[in-house]
Amino acid sequence: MTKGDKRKDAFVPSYLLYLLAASSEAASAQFHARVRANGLRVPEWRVLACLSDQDGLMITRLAAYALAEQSRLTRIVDQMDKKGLVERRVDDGDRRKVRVYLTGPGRRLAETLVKEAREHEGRLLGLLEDTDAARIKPALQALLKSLEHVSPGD
Amino acid sequence: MTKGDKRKDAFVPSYLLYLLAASSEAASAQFHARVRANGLRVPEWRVLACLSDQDGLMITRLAAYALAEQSRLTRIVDQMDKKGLVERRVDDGDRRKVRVYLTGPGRRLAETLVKEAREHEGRLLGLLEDTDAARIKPALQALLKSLEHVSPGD
DNA sequence: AAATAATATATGAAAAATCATATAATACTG
DNA sequence: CAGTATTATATGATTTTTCATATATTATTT
Repeated sequence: MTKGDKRKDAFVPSYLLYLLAASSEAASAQFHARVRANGLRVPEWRVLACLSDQDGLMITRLAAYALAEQSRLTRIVDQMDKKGLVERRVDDGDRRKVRVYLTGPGRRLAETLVKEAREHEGRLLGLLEDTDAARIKPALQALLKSLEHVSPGD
Repeated sequence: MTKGDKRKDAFVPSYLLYLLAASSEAASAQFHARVRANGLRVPEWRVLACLSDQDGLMITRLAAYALAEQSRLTRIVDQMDKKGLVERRVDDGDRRKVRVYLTGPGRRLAETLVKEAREHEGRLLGLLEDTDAARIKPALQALLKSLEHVSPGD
């Protein structure tokens, strides 16, 4: 038995859900350090990025877009509000809805970080062979899209 | 302006780190429900899967393999120990090391869930076009591999 | 071999996340 | 249009997670 031969049929290292979780974590590590260097936690950065795509989202949609559970997002918005990065405004047409808007400083920080994120993404893709670099985003988008329409109980 | 035109240049939906996190979450959702139906939390399932690949891993290596921080893994092992799924044994050669082993019931549950996981993975890949299904795992493995050798500060 | 450094795990305190549900506003229905 | 259901957000209580560091063991240095 040679050195690396302990497990001939390891399940985990080639399991799709492991590969997704592990590569998400590994690929994000350096950039998330930049996020924290800017005084933000990861969910806060996600909120900034989402609002820079579409300002004034309501809490529920922002939660879905930023991959956070609703009650958690409520508290994240609380903290970002206290930091002066976003502000809440009740929707005129439907007063149940709370819309979240970037403030000036919030928008500037979002722009800075989105720029850094794009650069970081470029470096990540640069690590891959051209063929993998070209395929990874379309493959993930296809996976996401096919899952949007899967019933939760399946 | 047509219906879907609100954001012409959205950043988030085509950002690699978003695609990784979102597809990891979406792809895992159904299977993680099965995990909970078996009385386990996700990190516990990961520990079972890792130990079924390689039994007797030390805490630190198990933490890295199962994508959990060390002090958290210590507590996860505590709970799994109480449930009778794993047991701790101090390493004979180096008494700092604590090795974690599957018990009989732990191994049986691991086998059941690994089987379910393989079937679920097959269904996920079946949702994709052949070309995406064939490329997604190699692309993720390439990404992971290229990140293993990146210095943390980069 | 004593002193120091390094490694492995555990633990306390604090922060964050989750779950169920409260509160409030709007939409439906008979 | 009163009553019921639905939708949106917030909150309290509990559980997880994290961070720093304590404790224990082994390795290294002089």
